[in-house]
Amino acid sequence: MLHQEEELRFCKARRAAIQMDFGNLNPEQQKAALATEGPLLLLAGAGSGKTTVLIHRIANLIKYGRGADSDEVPAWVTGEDLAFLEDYVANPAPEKKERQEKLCRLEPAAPWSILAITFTNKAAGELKDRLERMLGPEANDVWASTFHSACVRILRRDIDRLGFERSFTIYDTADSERVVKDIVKAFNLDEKTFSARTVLGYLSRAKDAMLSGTDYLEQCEKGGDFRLIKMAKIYVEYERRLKEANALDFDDIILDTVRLLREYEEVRTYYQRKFRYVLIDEYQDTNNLQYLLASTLAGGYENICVVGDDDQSIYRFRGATIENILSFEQQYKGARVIRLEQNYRSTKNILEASNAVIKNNEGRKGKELWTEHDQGEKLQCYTASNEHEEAQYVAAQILAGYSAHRAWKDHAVLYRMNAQSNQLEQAFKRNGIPYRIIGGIRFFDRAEVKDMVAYLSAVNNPGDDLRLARIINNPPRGIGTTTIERAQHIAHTQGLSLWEVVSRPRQWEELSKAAPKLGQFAEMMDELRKLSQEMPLPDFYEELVQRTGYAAMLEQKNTVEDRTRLENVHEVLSSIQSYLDNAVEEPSLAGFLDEIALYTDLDSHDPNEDCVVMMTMHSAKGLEFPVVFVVGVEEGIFPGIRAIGEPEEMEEERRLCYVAMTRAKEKLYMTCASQRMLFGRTNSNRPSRFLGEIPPELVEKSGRLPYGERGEGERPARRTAPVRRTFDHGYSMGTASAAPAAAAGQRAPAGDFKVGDTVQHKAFGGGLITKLTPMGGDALVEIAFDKVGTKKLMLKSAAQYMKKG
DNA sequence: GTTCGGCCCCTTTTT
DNA sequence: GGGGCCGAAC
Repeated sequence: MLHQEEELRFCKARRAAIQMDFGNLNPEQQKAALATEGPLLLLAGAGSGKTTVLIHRIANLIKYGRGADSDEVPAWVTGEDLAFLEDYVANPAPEKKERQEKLCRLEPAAPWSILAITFTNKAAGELKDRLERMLGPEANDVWASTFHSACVRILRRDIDRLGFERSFTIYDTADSERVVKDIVKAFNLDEKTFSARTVLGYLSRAKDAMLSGTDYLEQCEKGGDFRLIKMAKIYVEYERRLKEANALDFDDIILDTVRLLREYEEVRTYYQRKFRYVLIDEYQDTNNLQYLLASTLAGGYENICVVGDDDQSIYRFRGATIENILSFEQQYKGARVIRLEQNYRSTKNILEASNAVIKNNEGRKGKELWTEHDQGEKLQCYTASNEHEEAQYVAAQILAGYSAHRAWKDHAVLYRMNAQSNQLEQAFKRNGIPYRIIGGIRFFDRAEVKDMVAYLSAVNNPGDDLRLARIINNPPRGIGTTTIERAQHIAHTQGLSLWEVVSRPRQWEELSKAAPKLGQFAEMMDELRKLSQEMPLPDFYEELVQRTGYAAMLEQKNTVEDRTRLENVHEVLSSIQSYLDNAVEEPSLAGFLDEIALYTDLDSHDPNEDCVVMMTMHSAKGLEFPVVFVVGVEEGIFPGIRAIGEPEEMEEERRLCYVAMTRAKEKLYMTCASQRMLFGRTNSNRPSRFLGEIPPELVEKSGRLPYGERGEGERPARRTAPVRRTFDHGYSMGTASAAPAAAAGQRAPAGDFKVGDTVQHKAFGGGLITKLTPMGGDALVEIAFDKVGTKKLMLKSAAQYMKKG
């Protein structure tokens, strides 16, 4: 036994000794790795080494438990131990390590008692890999996963309590949309006011508020809003159908887990005891449900560590609330807060530029990243005349980089929306640049792959009406829409699943004509189900491809597309194989289906493959590249048209810009085009306000018409200029409220045009103003020109080239 | 029942 | 520019 004074010394030495294991971390990072007990808010700026901290923190938990964060001294510690440890701190040596570790250990955490939630499966995988390298195979027992996969794991164990079968199916967004569309049709509602996306948005919000269909209906009926009541009725029916199909959508996965934990004490207690330490990454992107889930799971020990950066919150549109991170300290009184503000990723110029942009946001906790890195190169801002040229510029810069010393994979191109990738792709193809697109149409979104997955789902879960309907006549088996509709009708009215009807067609008059064909189909499915029990998954899959006649159908058609489709169908086998190779638990068909349901394209990205990577700015979160191109930095695109005039949306766009810029380590390009064809329409966009927010001294401008210069000039004969290249590029006008009048001062007033005016435009000739939408300090005019058709122009810039009459 | 062509719509970001 | 949906033709 030690005296009190000795105990204090022991704890101090213990902490110091443990800390020495983390000597490669900076002091703040060390604090974060060692503050194991109680609630902790870790505000980690972009590139501040957050993942490294998380890994070391987990390593610390497993190795030393709460040794670094406790004033408890085990009774067996002797004075000699104390002396040893103090000596170790002063003179560490390898041969002392073993005893040091033994002395510093205080209830080390079992790997399975640590829950680490990350944003993507890929991040979870990386976490595991790095842990494994550090700690060996036991690291595999750490629960490192996304919210969704963790919840699925929990639900597979106990969802039967909520009245679902454990073999439940996961519906992806497309599936959910299908269900909603069917309901809207069945209810005879207008498909525009009740578009699947809109409806699902409402359902999602209702679920986030933990409202069931009936709860929501009740609430809407009180409000008396006709449209909302319909919405709630759709929800009730949607809920019913998914239950019937034994299916859960993405929101349900979280919601039902929260329900399960709340309603069943044994389940709750089980997990609360199990998870001694809970870590949540990307906390700024969690929604209310995820917050509830996290705090419930951590409710036992309250050792909850959340990591996030309010400036990088970019998922508001899907219910993420920055409030979670802003109010963490209120939720958990006595929570510790640690800020990581040193950036290890980017050059000074990149960092200063990013800081300057994000500073324009109001609702932030406020922080300024700094770095010890050099100033680095200036940002390159290029203005192209159109999206074509923009893409060519990017390609040329990459080629130049490659022939200098860079690898292809050092370059990333980031855009606001997937639709922008097309031109870039073509430019890369033309120039022989290897590239890879992340996102967009995922492998598992391809029709033929979905078909195969639908077969597998239908085999796995006979109640899955949606998937069954998809494949029942695919390949064609002479089971037409009339038959299917009849069967669905019977199923609905009698409370049966579609399968139950289809497999016993003779019970119903209406189906007698189709009965033989249905019978054949049902027989095939029964056989497949039997085979799925008996055969290894890969063999079974091949059998399925053959027996369903799907392969035969494609082989027979044998067009170029069908060959690709067939390849894709076979390619599913590789996914199955890689699932088997990596499966943590006993592999099964159900397990495979889970994995692909929660799989994103990003997860498949192999950072070692030497390719230029293209993706949306959203997908780029958490990644870094030596050279980054942010393209399409134009008003109306980035920030998107929907954000203009909406302060909150605008702040989110700005955060997205911050995220995009801070991906770059060495070199950052930002490009815009004065004209852009998007969705089959040509628009003229001014350079984004975000460009205007970057201090000019950090930037090198280039391009045919560098932004910030006047296009008209005194020399009309810039040879490259097409007639229409006469639009305004005074980007100061981009700033929403302040500048428009000033910038427009020196030119024709934009004032007195209105809808119905006929105008004469220098380039486009005569036309009629059909629409005028105020926008920022400017307005979007739609003019139906006599000769060149309807065009959308920004009024301020158009005004100088046209007059009334 | 199936297939094909045209029309119409829509265009943010994702687990 | 592209995908989904509908109606018409085979």
